Amino acid sequence: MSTELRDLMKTAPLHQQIAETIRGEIQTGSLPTGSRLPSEHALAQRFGVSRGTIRQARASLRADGTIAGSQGRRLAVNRPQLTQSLTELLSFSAWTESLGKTPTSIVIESGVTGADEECAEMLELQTGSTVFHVTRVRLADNAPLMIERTAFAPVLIEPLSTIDLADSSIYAELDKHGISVASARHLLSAFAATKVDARHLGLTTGAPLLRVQRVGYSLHGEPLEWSDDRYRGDQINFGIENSSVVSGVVRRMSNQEN
Amino acid sequence: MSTELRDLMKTAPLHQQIAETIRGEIQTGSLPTGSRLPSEHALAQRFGVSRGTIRQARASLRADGTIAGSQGRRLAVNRPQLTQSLTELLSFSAWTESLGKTPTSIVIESGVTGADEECAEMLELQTGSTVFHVTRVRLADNAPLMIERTAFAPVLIEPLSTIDLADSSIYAELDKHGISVASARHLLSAFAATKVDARHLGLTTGAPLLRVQRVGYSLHGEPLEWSDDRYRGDQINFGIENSSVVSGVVRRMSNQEN
DNA sequence: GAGTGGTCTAGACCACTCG
DNA sequence: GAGTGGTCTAGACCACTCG
Repeated sequence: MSTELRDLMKTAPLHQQIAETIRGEIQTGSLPTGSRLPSEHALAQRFGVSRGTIRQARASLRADGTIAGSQGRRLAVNRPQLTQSLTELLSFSAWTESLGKTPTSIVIESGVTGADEECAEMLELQTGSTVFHVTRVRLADNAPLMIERTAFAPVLIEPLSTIDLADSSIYAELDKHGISVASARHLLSAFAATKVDARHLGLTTGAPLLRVQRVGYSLHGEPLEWSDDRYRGDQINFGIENSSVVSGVVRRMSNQEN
Repeated sequence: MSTELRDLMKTAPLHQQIAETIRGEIQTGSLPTGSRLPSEHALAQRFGVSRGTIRQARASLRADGTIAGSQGRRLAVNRPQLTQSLTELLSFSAWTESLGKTPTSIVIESGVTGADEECAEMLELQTGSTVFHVTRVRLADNAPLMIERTAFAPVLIEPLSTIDLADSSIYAELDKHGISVASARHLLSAFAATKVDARHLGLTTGAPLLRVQRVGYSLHGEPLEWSDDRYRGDQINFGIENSSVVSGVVRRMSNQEN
């Protein structure tokens, strides 16, 4: 029944605590990469729980790629993964801070405008609908890394009007209003810097930029924001980790034919 | 006990069949985006299985982001996702074919060479170890899309020597030898075309390319291949889908400082 | 053939949501 | 307070792996 464990940390469910414990053992090296995990039976005895609970814990470790295996064989510990929370991926501020650098912004332009065709399609609005538009240069330790052009859905105009766009994380501020981006779609491509891009990023026109176009959605699937972010190609890259189990990435051809 | 279902397709486990059935209903629109799924109890009755089996089916639908929800509320159907299997992501041939186009290759160079420092590190070898190197231009319907420089681990030299590199999918061929890439790491960046890149892709020097550096690993975590793929920036982009649950993507800064 | 993970059941209790 | 999903148990059978 594992009363000891249950008493220690009452909040989290058992299977989650067990998953965390195993994750910890992998991180400290007691379970090195390539080694095999104890059997489900052994783990069930060790933690004093049923096999079902162990399987739940292992499901979460499999889902994030920490372990892998197949029927009849003991599960193996994988290489450590490089993953980042969605918040860090979306928020330049959160990401920069997680690297120990100071994020700043220069607001080039902001205000309410009518949505152009592309923006309207992405935000699932009528062309010309009122959106809140912001163009910012984002810097880490005062070095310009990215230029960001974002349009926010009409429902966000009200809360956004009270935010200081220059130095705060928009996501952190929206969070306080109970609004958060639960999922997103990103489109990565290579792009030649325009004159404007180049000037703001300290590059020459035509320099290669990594372009990330993205739509952020609420928990209910409503589009909240549409953004065109252009990163200095010489400074930023994106890492993607896939296993044959989990794969959320797609290579696509641009639609300039047929 | 659901003998009908079990008899219909004996191979796949019940929970997988149920997940597929629900996926189908979402795709055909009987369960539209935003609608709520029937309760676990109702589904258990409908399919004649226990609640545990339904929960297994739903776990797989949650894992790939098809549905989402929280305790006490009925689960909601998400927007359709764009995902691609790892095979399609790795294999230019498989991907091109899935788009109804004909993949071809022009082999620029191939043969056994010594691994340079970067290659050796990626494949976890000693610098100078013998690897099999291939440089190919990849075309879809005769249009050049990508130039690919791949180094294969020593264990693959033997099987690769029998393959016709010009027109076959290396992955499909290796599969026949029982070798497959089970997971991979990708690094995406923007890159200015070199003179060589430009000539082979029909671009001007300095044109923006989408560069994908990747390492492919076997099921046991051994590196099998290291590749530097450069896509025409005007033709190819990568789509990434994330939810706050699953996220395998990371933004990184290049390591040209401290 | 022993061990192991994959599947499935039937039932219990709890926390949360909703009207 | 009824409905719903989250957690957990105890036990069963099966397919696969390994020596």
